[in-house]
Amino acid sequence: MPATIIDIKNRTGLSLATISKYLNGGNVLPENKIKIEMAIKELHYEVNEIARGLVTNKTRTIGVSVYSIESIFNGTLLKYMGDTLRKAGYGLLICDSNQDEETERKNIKFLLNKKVDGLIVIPVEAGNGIIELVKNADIPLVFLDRAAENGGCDCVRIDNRMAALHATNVLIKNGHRDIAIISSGKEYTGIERCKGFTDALKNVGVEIKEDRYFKGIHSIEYGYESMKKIISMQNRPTAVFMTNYEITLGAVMAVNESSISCPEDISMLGFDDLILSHVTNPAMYMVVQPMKEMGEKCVELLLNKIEKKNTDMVPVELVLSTKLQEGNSIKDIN
Amino acid sequence: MPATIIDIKNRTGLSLATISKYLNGGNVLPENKIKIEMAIKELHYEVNEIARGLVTNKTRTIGVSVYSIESIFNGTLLKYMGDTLRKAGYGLLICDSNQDEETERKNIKFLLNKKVDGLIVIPVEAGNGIIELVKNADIPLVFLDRAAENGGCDCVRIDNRMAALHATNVLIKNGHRDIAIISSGKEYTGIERCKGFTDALKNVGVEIKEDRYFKGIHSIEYGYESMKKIISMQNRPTAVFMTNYEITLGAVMAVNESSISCPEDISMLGFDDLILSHVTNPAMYMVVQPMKEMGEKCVELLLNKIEKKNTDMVPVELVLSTKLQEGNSIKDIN
DNA sequence: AGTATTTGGCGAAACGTTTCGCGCAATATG
DNA sequence: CATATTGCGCGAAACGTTTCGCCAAATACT
Repeated sequence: MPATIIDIKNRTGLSLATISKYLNGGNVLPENKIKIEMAIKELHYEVNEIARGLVTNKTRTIGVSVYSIESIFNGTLLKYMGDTLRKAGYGLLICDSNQDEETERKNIKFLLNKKVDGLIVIPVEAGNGIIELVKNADIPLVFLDRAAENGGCDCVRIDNRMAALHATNVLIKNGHRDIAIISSGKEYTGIERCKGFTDALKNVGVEIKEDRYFKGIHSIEYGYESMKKIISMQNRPTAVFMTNYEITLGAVMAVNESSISCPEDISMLGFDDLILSHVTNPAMYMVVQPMKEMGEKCVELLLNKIEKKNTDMVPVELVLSTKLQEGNSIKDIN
Repeated sequence: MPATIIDIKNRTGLSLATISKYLNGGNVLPENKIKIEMAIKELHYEVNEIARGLVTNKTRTIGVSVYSIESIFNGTLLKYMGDTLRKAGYGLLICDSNQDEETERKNIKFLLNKKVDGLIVIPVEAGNGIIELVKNADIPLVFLDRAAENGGCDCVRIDNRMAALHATNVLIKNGHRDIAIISSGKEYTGIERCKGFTDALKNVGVEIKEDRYFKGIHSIEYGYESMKKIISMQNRPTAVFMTNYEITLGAVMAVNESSISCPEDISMLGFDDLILSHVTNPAMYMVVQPMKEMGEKCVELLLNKIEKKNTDMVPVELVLSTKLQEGNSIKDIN
């Protein structure tokens, strides 16, 4: 039903090749240009991207696999990624892994089968298996937020270890020495942030007891349960560091439901999301990631690879810096 | 580089037609079936969906336009929609309108150009212009959450007016008569919820003064600013009804930053999102929408239309019911 | 002026599927 | 036993583009 390039051919008397050349920005005589443009307007012609894709082997679509689309964190990243991609004329095929690596594998296969031109993955854990999966599809792959552990692939992320170290230093400066950490224990960022936490305390000669480490999964529930346990400890730590958005959320819930209050009875330091820090009472002291930059840089990197502007094959690892959002959730106990 | 159906043909000696028949579930002799399956395995053959799409005029991809992908509300809907679609073998092409109708138009054109098999729209305002836009593409269109004002199209939503009425009744039952409402004034749901609010008060013979109506835009900022104004009123209302997630968030922020507290000085009733009600202190009393059902039903409806199981052309309007999530943000002033 | 180069245009092949219509053999029907 | 029906397979056309190689005309050089 919709007009095809053949209708344009019949209307203008020109050949398919010439019209195609026009459509792709080639040189065409001014008079022919006008003819084609008129025909296009009259027939409401639009290029059929599917047919084009078949011959060019490009779909102008990029695939995104995200560990959970429910999280504001990822929603915000997707927003910036989408904006940047749409400006470049690309579409965004999104799959939600729902925190499950098996689903993630299936989704990536699905995206490859859809012939996406490139792939951005915010992986459930470290993205090592994924590299293999994408290898023979021969399309660029960029990891976002969570990089593959053993490197060797393009990624955009923050320096998790240093960010955690600096954040922990704030607690230390406020006199805290007995600090608990609630973190995810399996995926890349959680592991790195744990290391940074330990580093900071080691730097001031403090060794943290094993029962202060809560290394579980990246979820509201885990944050909630862990904070409950911390609250009920007889020798409760003076402060808690929560290493991601969901865990922070859960921990805040637990404190709100309890009889203790922050920062009088316990100091809190969270991670991710500017909004949360305002909604909670008191305002949460937080580590904030440069979401906009992460989303944008990640897409730019991928598009460069796709359009072969970046010919060298060395993997690009873009490490962005974080900020500390001040709040009132930390008590000075010096 | 990847194997094609022609490689399978050469390997098995069968014709393209037969192999295609096998791939699409047609009847093939058992011995040939085995031959084909072996060839597929050995060559790692996978159907090229682009080529298939060119001839079938189907992409097994559906487009989603959402007014803001940053909102948890939409993220949650997208999650359930994505799950249901993936199970049916469909992909999800997502565009973010960023609260802008012009962007929304562009995005929908873009999605149509991508030849999606169907369209789900969570519109910026009422989706009236969108119907025109999609009409001659001849693909099914389902509105989610916010329906076109003058009906006549498929949609899945809640009964906004009744939900607001029931919610307001809770405030009334607790003795409140001077209630403010912060709502979006342009888009469908905000308008309906405002009506329900007015209905409930009229039912008990109360006429609300004009300065109690805050009809602005659906944003955190508007919720925040409006609540600030309410707080600083000399004749402050005893309760506030916030009619969506973002506005609720903003209002909570404003109260937290102020010197008054909830529910002692002001009662609050919010809308959307189970998590927020736990994070705030005190727990927010809220209207909760059946997100999972909304996302799933919406996809089911669309897929039925696409696969023509639903042959009758009457528009389906699916109205789901809401729940009230109890909290401690309402003071009984009877 | 004569040759070399550039410019714009064309026909045809290619991309990887599905599907239509036909034919043959095997089975079912009367 | 003759005829109708079914099951399975095949060749070829179609889907709507892009692109390759070639050609003619126009322009640029010496």
